[in-house]
Amino acid sequence: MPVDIRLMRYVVAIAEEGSFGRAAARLHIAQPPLSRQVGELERELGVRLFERRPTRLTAAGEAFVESARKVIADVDRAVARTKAVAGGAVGVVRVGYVVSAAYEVLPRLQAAARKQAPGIRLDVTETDSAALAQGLRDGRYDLVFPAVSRTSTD
Amino acid sequence: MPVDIRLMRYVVAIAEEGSFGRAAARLHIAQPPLSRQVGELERELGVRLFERRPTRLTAAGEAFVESARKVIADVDRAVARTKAVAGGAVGVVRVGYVVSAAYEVLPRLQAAARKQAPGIRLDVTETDSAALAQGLRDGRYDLVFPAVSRTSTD
DNA sequence: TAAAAATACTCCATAGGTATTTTAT
DNA sequence: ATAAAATACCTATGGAGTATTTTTA
Repeated sequence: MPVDIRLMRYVVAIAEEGSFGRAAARLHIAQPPLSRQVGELERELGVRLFERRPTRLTAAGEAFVESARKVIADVDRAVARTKAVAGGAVGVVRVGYVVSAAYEVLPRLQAAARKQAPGIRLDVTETDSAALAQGLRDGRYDLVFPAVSRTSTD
Repeated sequence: MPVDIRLMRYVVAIAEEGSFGRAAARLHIAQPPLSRQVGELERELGVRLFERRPTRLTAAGEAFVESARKVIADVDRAVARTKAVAGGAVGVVRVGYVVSAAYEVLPRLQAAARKQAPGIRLDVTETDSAALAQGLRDGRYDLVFPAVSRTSTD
């Protein structure tokens, strides 16, 4: 069984839900196949990723999840980038920002990008600062505007 | 059809072999399934990755291959890292080197690592300078010792 | 004893194989 | 004309479902 992205998504889901059953629901599959798939992955790796009852990541499992998040983000990025190139753009910058950046900072960025780099597409996503920090680490964003008490550019 | 690692390996193989038939042989599958899989991936992405007869990457295909190489390397790294953590190590450094480094440089690195960082495992691979350069770019190695005319540390 | 994961089995979706046709040089 | 990819059809591996048992908190 080659380690593929599907298995990585499964392990990440279990880690985030803290339960095989809830993860299965989120993944829209039944619990038994999920248990089996993860069990086979663990046999394949020769490493236990979770302790059971209660479900809890092992140290190795934490390492796997951290890597898996990055791989999943990279795959999504690969798809986005491929489509962008086909569409004539030469690159994509995935921008994350908090609401407070939506009225001043972001429009200025977009105007500048449109003028100075017409081949670059901006994929913008609004979320909170914690998600931005995690997303930046995971490679889900290329550029983030997290909360600041006051901008110094006024 | 979710974009998975298998498909990425297929596309990379075709790009490297410059031919569906030769790539199929290298992947140990027949040519028709390979053509079909790539065709379905192209439909899924809405993007042509190869021109046919002669087989040649499109611009979008090049972007995809570049991303795919990184993802594949990251998956391999994830597996290595997970096993290493399970084995009690806190990290792995994948070292590539040319034969000429095997007698002086590499043993010294290993001795130093054993003494100063017992939790770190070295995964060493011997190959040639060109492969080292490519591997470093692809993330297959963390540290390389390519050919040098003479070391300055003697 | 009750909730959650593991087994046992069944089914079917799809990755892969073989035979053949199409296409571009 | 010929070599390489596409198409058509078939097979079978393994991913997912249902029913049930095991585990431990």
